[in-house]
Amino acid sequence: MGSEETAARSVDQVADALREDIVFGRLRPRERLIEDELSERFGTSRHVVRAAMATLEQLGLVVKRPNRGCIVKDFTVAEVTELYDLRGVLQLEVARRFPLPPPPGLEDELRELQQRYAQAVADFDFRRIEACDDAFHKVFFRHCGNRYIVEMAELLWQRSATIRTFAYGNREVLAQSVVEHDQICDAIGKCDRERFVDVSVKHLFPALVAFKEAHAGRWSE
Amino acid sequence: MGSEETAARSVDQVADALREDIVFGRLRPRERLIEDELSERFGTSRHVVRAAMATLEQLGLVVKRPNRGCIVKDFTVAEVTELYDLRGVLQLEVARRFPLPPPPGLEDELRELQQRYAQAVADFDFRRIEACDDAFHKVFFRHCGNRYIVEMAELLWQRSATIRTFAYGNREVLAQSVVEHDQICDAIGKCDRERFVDVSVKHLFPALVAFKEAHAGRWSE
DNA sequence: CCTGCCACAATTGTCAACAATTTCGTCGAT
DNA sequence: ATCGACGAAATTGTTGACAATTGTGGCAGG
Repeated sequence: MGSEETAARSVDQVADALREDIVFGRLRPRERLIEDELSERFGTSRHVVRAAMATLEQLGLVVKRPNRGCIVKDFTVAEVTELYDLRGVLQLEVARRFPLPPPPGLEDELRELQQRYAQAVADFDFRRIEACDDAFHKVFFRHCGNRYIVEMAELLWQRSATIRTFAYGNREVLAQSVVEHDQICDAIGKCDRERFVDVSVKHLFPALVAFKEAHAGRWSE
Repeated sequence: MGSEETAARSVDQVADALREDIVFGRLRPRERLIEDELSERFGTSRHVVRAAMATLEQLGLVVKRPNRGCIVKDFTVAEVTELYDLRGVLQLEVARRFPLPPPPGLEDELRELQQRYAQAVADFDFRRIEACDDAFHKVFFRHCGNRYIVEMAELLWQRSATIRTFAYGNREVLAQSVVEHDQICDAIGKCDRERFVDVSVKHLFPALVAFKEAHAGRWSE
């Protein structure tokens, strides 16, 4: 299966590899994570796998049931809706607190990230799309002036990683997100707070819509 | 040292005991948590202590430095201010979403909790004060209709546990908090959303003020 | 043929020992 | 006397093995 990293040693490396496997769909929702298998795959002991799973549980990517092991988190539509509801609340705060005009050089940095994002979308390269999107949004989180809001926003960003892939898989939605990133950059350039807040909050929800559509006809929720 | 529980077995029990020790000040900020000592104290192996510390780190009660062990989290004034800033944001959401009129029986439940809280304050019994305060506030969290807001509000509630003790230690502040709980109950009884929101958000901050006063003349922040 | 019980397999939870790292005291040189 | 290097003690990180729990298939009884 997927990525046979030569010999990851630390807990964080294992956790990160598993995080990638989950985010990019190599591990599917409800799939079991068996400690023995993983410890063999990563060439480490079960203990580090255990610790890594604790980390992933905190990130909300897996669910641990006592004495029954771990499975990849499978979101219901209700959960995702509530998750994005909260993300909206936080994004509103983040956007309201972003410094306008932005610190020197920040706008250029954003534009460059935006350009790389657009290129990644054009190439339809999931990994780069995810990386650029990640970097772009974390810029805003990190300038909100409150470390706990930063932490929460980044945590929820992680938790919604598997949901965003429903957007990454659709070229139309992706194209629209590039447009929205542009609009966000423009609003910053013009110091238009109102527009910036509006666009950056609304920018969250296409991914939610894509998820809901993908789950439209499911029996068991 | 404090509570010598006979034989705590699970990780959660150890984590909870340590949580209590930290919240009630038996373990002071910056104090080291040494795995060997704790494993001996709890009569368990170092692994469960390790896992418990991971839990506590997630709750934000301890800080783990690689290869250098754990210390009890020592908040700076800036951190506490930001923490309460975010708690304010969330409490606003929680209060806005609380169902008014409340579900049948809930008002009575709150009144009873409130009464027990008042009694605990009158007895100046820290443990009961903390327990009642905890139960009272979690009622609101759990009725906001969004499980992620619940989770985050409870997480921040835990994180601010050591800060609240600065309020618990002051009889005037405590008396005021009883009054505020009453006002909250009244606002609910009258279905006065505006007042309910206002009081329940403002209710957070006396603890912050108490903390700031206690740290007023400190050299190293 | 279906239902409940029992033994076996798969998997997680726990423990004690070993290796690697950091911390702290001591000694010697300047 | 102060500073830096060295070495021992303290502490964390990692490993393999064992115990406890849960899931599963077969078998007897209705």
